[in-house]
Amino acid sequence: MRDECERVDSKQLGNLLQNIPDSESITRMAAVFQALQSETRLKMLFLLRQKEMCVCEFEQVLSVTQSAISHGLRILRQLDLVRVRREGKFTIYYIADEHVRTLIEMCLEHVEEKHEL
Amino acid sequence: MRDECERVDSKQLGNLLQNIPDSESITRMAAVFQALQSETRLKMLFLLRQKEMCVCEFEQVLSVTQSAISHGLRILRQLDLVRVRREGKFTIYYIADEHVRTLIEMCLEHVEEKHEL
DNA sequence: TTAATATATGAACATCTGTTCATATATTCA
DNA sequence: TGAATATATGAACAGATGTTCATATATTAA
Repeated sequence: MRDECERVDSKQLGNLLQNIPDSESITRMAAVFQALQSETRLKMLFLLRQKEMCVCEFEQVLSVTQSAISHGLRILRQLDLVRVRREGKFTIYYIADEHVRTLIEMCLEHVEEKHEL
Repeated sequence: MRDECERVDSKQLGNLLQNIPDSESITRMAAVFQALQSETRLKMLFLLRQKEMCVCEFEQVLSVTQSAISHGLRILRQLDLVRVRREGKFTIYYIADEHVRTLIEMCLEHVEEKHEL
Protein backbone atom coordinates (compact mmCIF):
# COMPACT_ATOMS: atom_id res chain seq x y z
CA MET A 1 0.00 0.00 0.00
CA ARG A 2 1.20 3.47 -0.82
CA ASP A 3 -0.07 7.01 -0.78
CA GLU A 4 -3.14 7.63 -2.83
CA CYS A 5 -2.59 8.81 -6.36
CA GLU A 6 -4.70 11.59 -7.76
CA ARG A 7 -7.07 9.18 -9.48
CA VAL A 8 -7.99 7.42 -6.25
CA ASP A 9 -11.37 8.12 -4.67
CA SER A 10 -11.34 6.11 -1.44
CA LYS A 11 -15.09 6.18 -0.98
CA GLN A 12 -15.78 4.96 -4.46
CA LEU A 13 -13.15 2.24 -4.14
CA GLY A 14 -14.77 1.09 -0.93
CA ASN A 15 -18.03 0.65 -2.78
CA LEU A 16 -16.41 -1.25 -5.61
CA LEU A 17 -14.84 -3.57 -3.11
CA GLN A 18 -18.17 -4.25 -1.47
CA ASN A 19 -19.66 -5.23 -4.79
CA ILE A 20 -17.28 -8.04 -5.56
CA PRO A 21 -18.30 -11.57 -4.52
CA ASP A 22 -17.60 -12.50 -0.91
CA SER A 23 -14.37 -14.15 -0.02
CA GLU A 24 -15.82 -17.66 0.07
CA SER A 25 -17.23 -17.34 -3.44
CA ILE A 26 -13.93 -16.00 -4.71
CA THR A 27 -12.12 -18.93 -3.17
CA ARG A 28 -14.51 -21.39 -4.77
CA MET A 29 -14.29 -19.72 -8.13
CA ALA A 30 -10.53 -19.86 -7.94
CA ALA A 31 -10.82 -23.58 -7.24
CA VAL A 32 -13.14 -24.10 -10.20
CA PHE A 33 -10.86 -22.25 -12.59
CA GLN A 34 -7.92 -24.09 -11.17
CA ALA A 35 -9.62 -27.36 -11.98
CA LEU A 36 -10.20 -26.17 -15.53
CA GLN A 37 -6.61 -25.15 -16.00
CA SER A 38 -5.32 -28.66 -16.68
CA GLU A 39 -5.19 -29.76 -20.31
CA THR A 40 -6.02 -33.31 -19.31
CA ARG A 41 -9.10 -32.26 -17.38
CA LEU A 42 -10.18 -29.92 -20.16
CA LYS A 43 -10.01 -32.78 -22.64
CA MET A 44 -12.06 -34.89 -20.29
CA LEU A 45 -14.77 -32.24 -20.19
CA PHE A 46 -14.80 -31.84 -23.96
CA LEU A 47 -15.17 -35.59 -24.25
CA LEU A 48 -17.93 -35.63 -21.66
CA ARG A 49 -19.65 -32.85 -23.52
CA GLN A 50 -20.28 -35.37 -26.26
CA LYS A 51 -21.08 -38.45 -24.24
CA GLU A 52 -20.94 -39.72 -20.68
CA MET A 53 -17.95 -41.95 -20.11
CA CYS A 54 -16.41 -44.48 -17.77
CA VAL A 55 -12.81 -44.36 -16.62
CA CYS A 56 -11.61 -47.06 -19.00
CA GLU A 57 -12.94 -45.13 -21.95
CA PHE A 58 -10.85 -42.17 -20.92
CA GLU A 59 -7.94 -44.52 -20.65
CA GLN A 60 -8.19 -45.41 -24.32
CA VAL A 61 -8.29 -41.79 -25.41
CA LEU A 62 -6.01 -39.85 -23.11
CA SER A 63 -2.33 -40.58 -22.86
CA VAL A 64 -2.03 -40.59 -19.10
CA THR A 65 -2.27 -43.38 -16.56
CA GLN A 66 -5.52 -44.61 -15.06
CA SER A 67 -4.37 -43.11 -11.81
CA ALA A 68 -4.01 -39.66 -13.33
CA ILE A 69 -7.51 -39.97 -14.81
CA SER A 70 -9.02 -40.92 -11.49
CA HIS A 71 -7.25 -38.10 -9.70
CA GLY A 72 -8.40 -35.66 -12.35
CA LEU A 73 -11.99 -36.84 -12.20
CA ARG A 74 -12.01 -36.54 -8.46
CA ILE A 75 -11.09 -32.89 -8.67
CA LEU A 76 -13.82 -32.23 -11.22
CA ARG A 77 -16.27 -34.14 -9.04
CA GLN A 78 -15.39 -32.28 -5.85
CA LEU A 79 -16.23 -29.00 -7.55
CA ASP A 80 -19.43 -30.40 -8.99
CA LEU A 81 -18.21 -29.93 -12.53
CA VAL A 82 -18.92 -33.56 -13.27
CA ARG A 83 -21.15 -36.08 -11.52
CA VAL A 84 -21.02 -39.80 -11.16
CA ARG A 85 -23.32 -42.75 -11.32
CA ARG A 86 -22.54 -46.39 -10.71
CA GLU A 87 -23.52 -48.95 -13.29
CA GLY A 88 -22.42 -52.36 -12.11
CA LYS A 89 -18.68 -52.40 -12.11
CA PHE A 90 -18.48 -49.20 -14.09
CA THR A 91 -18.43 -45.65 -12.81
CA ILE A 92 -20.05 -43.36 -15.31
CA TYR A 93 -19.08 -39.70 -15.36
CA TYR A 94 -21.11 -36.92 -16.92
CA ILE A 95 -21.12 -33.12 -17.10
CA ALA A 96 -22.84 -31.66 -14.04
CA ASP A 97 -24.90 -28.91 -15.62
CA GLU A 98 -25.22 -26.24 -18.27
CA HIS A 99 -22.97 -23.80 -16.44
CA VAL A 100 -20.07 -26.08 -17.09
CA ARG A 101 -20.86 -26.35 -20.78
CA THR A 102 -21.21 -22.60 -21.07
CA LEU A 103 -18.00 -22.06 -19.17
CA ILE A 104 -15.86 -24.15 -21.47
CA GLU A 105 -17.64 -22.98 -24.60
CA MET A 106 -17.22 -19.34 -23.64
CA CYS A 107 -13.54 -19.90 -23.14
CA LEU A 108 -13.23 -21.78 -26.41
CA GLU A 109 -14.90 -18.92 -28.27
CA HIS A 110 -12.56 -16.50 -26.60
CA VAL A 111 -9.40 -18.30 -27.65
CA GLU A 112 -10.65 -19.08 -31.14
CA GLU A 113 -11.65 -15.49 -31.75
CA LYS A 114 -8.04 -14.42 -32.00
CA HIS A 115 -6.16 -16.46 -34.55
CA GLU A 116 -3.26 -14.05 -34.47
CA LEU A 117 -0.58 -15.18 -32.11
CA MET B 1 -3.15 -47.64 -21.55
CA ARG B 2 -4.68 -51.02 -20.90
CA ASP B 3 -6.85 -53.59 -22.66
CA GLU B 4 -10.20 -52.33 -23.76
CA CYS B 5 -13.03 -52.85 -21.33
CA GLU B 6 -16.39 -54.07 -22.61
CA ARG B 7 -17.82 -50.55 -22.78
CA VAL B 8 -15.13 -49.31 -25.13
CA ASP B 9 -15.97 -48.79 -28.79
CA SER B 10 -12.69 -47.73 -30.38
CA LYS B 11 -14.29 -46.29 -33.49
CA GLN B 12 -16.68 -44.16 -31.50
CA LEU B 13 -13.92 -42.98 -29.19
CA GLY B 14 -11.87 -41.99 -32.20
CA ASN B 15 -14.72 -39.77 -33.33
CA LEU B 16 -15.16 -38.21 -29.92
CA LEU B 17 -11.49 -37.40 -29.85
CA GLN B 18 -11.68 -35.71 -33.23
CA ASN B 19 -14.47 -33.50 -32.01
CA ILE B 20 -12.62 -31.91 -29.16
CA PRO B 21 -10.84 -28.61 -29.82
CA ASP B 22 -7.41 -28.84 -31.41
CA SER B 23 -4.37 -29.01 -29.23
CA GLU B 24 -3.52 -25.34 -29.62
CA SER B 25 -6.97 -24.25 -28.48
CA ILE B 26 -6.81 -26.58 -25.52
CA THR B 27 -3.46 -25.14 -24.54
CA ARG B 28 -4.79 -21.61 -24.76
CA MET B 29 -7.90 -22.44 -22.81
CA ALA B 30 -5.76 -23.99 -20.11
CA ALA B 31 -3.77 -20.77 -19.99
CA VAL B 32 -6.92 -18.67 -19.70
CA PHE B 33 -8.33 -20.76 -16.88
CA GLN B 34 -4.99 -20.74 -15.19
CA ALA B 35 -5.02 -16.95 -15.26
CA LEU B 36 -8.46 -16.99 -13.68
CA GLN B 37 -7.41 -19.33 -10.94
CA SER B 38 -5.74 -16.70 -8.80
CA GLU B 39 -7.86 -15.02 -6.15
CA THR B 40 -6.02 -11.77 -6.64
CA ARG B 41 -6.60 -11.77 -10.40
CA LEU B 42 -10.25 -12.74 -9.90
CA LYS B 43 -10.75 -9.80 -7.59
CA MET B 44 -9.13 -7.56 -10.17
CA LEU B 45 -11.60 -8.71 -12.79
CA PHE B 46 -14.58 -8.25 -10.49
CA LEU B 47 -13.37 -4.74 -9.79
CA LEU B 48 -12.82 -4.04 -13.48
CA ARG B 49 -16.29 -5.34 -14.15
CA GLN B 50 -17.55 -2.26 -12.34
CA LYS B 51 -15.12 0.36 -13.57
CA GLU B 52 -11.86 0.64 -15.43
CA MET B 53 -8.93 1.16 -13.12
CA CYS B 54 -5.31 2.20 -12.93
CA VAL B 55 -2.67 0.29 -11.01
CA CYS B 56 -2.63 2.62 -8.04
CA GLU B 57 -6.35 2.16 -7.55
CA PHE B 58 -5.81 -1.59 -7.30
CA GLU B 59 -3.10 -0.85 -4.81
CA GLN B 60 -5.56 0.82 -2.46
CA VAL B 61 -7.99 -2.06 -2.62
CA LEU B 62 -5.97 -5.25 -2.81
CA SER B 63 -3.59 -6.28 -0.09
CA VAL B 64 -0.64 -7.20 -2.25
CA THR B 65 2.33 -5.18 -3.46
CA GLN B 66 2.31 -3.01 -6.54
CA SER B 67 4.66 -5.51 -8.09
CA ALA B 68 2.19 -8.35 -7.60
CA ILE B 69 -0.55 -6.26 -9.17
CA SER B 70 1.56 -5.47 -12.22
CA HIS B 71 2.55 -9.10 -12.65
CA GLY B 72 -1.06 -10.17 -12.34
CA LEU B 73 -2.26 -7.59 -14.84
CA ARG B 74 0.37 -8.65 -17.30
CA ILE B 75 -0.91 -12.20 -17.26
CA LEU B 76 -4.47 -11.03 -17.81
CA ARG B 77 -3.31 -8.76 -20.60
CA GLN B 78 -1.30 -11.44 -22.37
CA LEU B 79 -4.40 -13.58 -22.62
CA ASP B 80 -6.50 -10.65 -23.77
CA LEU B 81 -8.71 -10.86 -20.71
CA VAL B 82 -8.04 -7.21 -19.99
CA ARG B 83 -6.78 -4.42 -22.23
CA VAL B 84 -4.80 -1.29 -21.55
CA ARG B 85 -4.81 2.33 -22.52
CA ARG B 86 -2.38 5.04 -21.54
CA GLU B 87 -3.68 8.26 -20.07
CA GLY B 88 -0.81 10.52 -19.25
CA LYS B 89 1.18 8.90 -16.51
CA PHE B 90 -1.60 6.44 -15.76
CA THR B 91 -2.16 3.05 -17.32
CA ILE B 92 -5.85 2.27 -17.42
CA TYR B 93 -6.97 -1.32 -17.47
CA TYR B 94 -10.38 -2.54 -18.56
CA ILE B 95 -12.17 -5.82 -19.28
CA ALA B 96 -11.42 -6.99 -22.80
CA ASP B 97 -14.86 -8.17 -23.92
CA GLU B 98 -18.14 -9.80 -23.05
CA HIS B 99 -16.69 -13.31 -23.06
CA VAL B 100 -14.70 -12.44 -20.01
CA ARG B 101 -17.73 -11.08 -18.19
CA THR B 102 -19.75 -14.15 -19.06
CA LEU B 103 -16.93 -16.42 -18.01
CA ILE B 104 -16.64 -15.03 -14.52
CA GLU B 105 -20.37 -14.60 -14.10
CA MET B 106 -21.04 -18.19 -15.18
CA CYS B 107 -18.54 -19.41 -12.65
CA LEU B 108 -19.98 -17.19 -9.93
CA GLU B 109 -23.45 -18.58 -10.59
CA HIS B 110 -22.06 -22.07 -10.45
CA VAL B 111 -20.44 -21.66 -7.06
CA GLU B 112 -23.33 -19.68 -5.60
CA GLU B 113 -25.85 -22.25 -6.71
CA LYS B 114 -24.67 -24.70 -4.10
CA HIS B 115 -24.74 -23.13 -0.65
CA GLU B 116 -24.28 -26.52 0.96
CA LEU B 117 -20.67 -27.18 1.75
C1' DT C 1 17.46 19.04 -16.17
C1' DT C 2 15.90 16.96 -11.75
C1' DA C 3 12.54 15.10 -8.57
C1' DA C 4 8.40 12.79 -8.00
C1' DT C 5 4.98 9.72 -9.47
C1' DA C 6 3.26 5.57 -11.95
C1' DT C 7 4.18 1.24 -13.72
C1' DA C 8 6.99 -2.78 -15.29
C1' DT C 9 10.37 -6.38 -14.88
C1' DG C 10 13.81 -9.94 -13.16
C1' DA C 11 15.45 -12.88 -9.62
C1' DA C 12 14.52 -15.73 -5.84
C1' DC C 13 11.92 -18.58 -2.98
C1' DA C 14 8.22 -21.06 -0.68
C1' DT C 15 4.19 -23.30 -1.97
C1' DC C 16 1.21 -25.77 -4.88
C1' DT C 17 0.08 -29.05 -8.96
C1' DG C 18 0.00 -33.12 -11.95
C1' DT C 19 1.81 -37.13 -12.79
C1' DT C 20 3.43 -41.83 -11.82
C1' DC C 21 4.08 -45.92 -9.01
C1' DA C 22 2.35 -48.93 -5.78
C1' DT C 23 -1.45 -50.52 -3.65
C1' DA C 24 -6.24 -50.69 -1.89
C1' DT C 25 -11.19 -51.25 -2.63
C1' DA C 26 -15.33 -52.67 -5.11
C1' DT C 27 -17.93 -55.43 -8.30
C1' DT C 28 -18.72 -59.36 -11.28
C1' DC C 29 -18.12 -63.92 -12.88
C1' DA C 30 -16.41 -68.57 -12.54
C1' DT D 1 -15.08 -68.68 -2.46
C1' DG D 2 -11.16 -66.77 -5.74
C1' DA D 3 -9.70 -64.50 -9.95
C1' DA D 4 -10.42 -60.78 -13.00
C1' DT D 5 -11.90 -56.32 -13.99
C1' DA D 6 -12.78 -51.39 -12.80
C1' DT D 7 -11.74 -47.63 -10.03
C1' DA D 8 -9.71 -44.99 -6.09
C1' DT D 9 -6.12 -43.39 -3.11
C1' DG D 10 -1.53 -42.11 -0.89
C1' DA D 11 3.22 -41.01 -1.28
C1' DA D 12 6.72 -38.86 -3.77
C1' DC D 13 8.85 -35.96 -6.93
C1' DA D 14 9.68 -32.72 -10.83
C1' DG D 15 7.97 -28.70 -12.50
C1' DA D 16 5.06 -24.62 -12.27
C1' DT D 17 3.01 -20.50 -9.75
C1' DG D 18 2.45 -16.16 -6.89
C1' DT D 19 4.50 -13.26 -4.14
C1' DT D 20 8.10 -10.05 -2.57
C1' DC D 21 12.29 -7.34 -3.01
C1' DA D 22 15.09 -4.63 -5.69
C1' DT D 23 15.42 -2.08 -9.54
C1' DA D 24 14.36 -0.21 -14.17
C1' DT D 25 11.54 2.61 -17.25
C1' DA D 26 8.17 6.18 -18.44
C1' DT D 27 5.71 10.40 -17.75
C1' DT D 28 4.86 14.80 -15.61
C1' DA D 29 5.89 18.88 -13.03
C1' DA D 30 9.23 21.90 -11.07
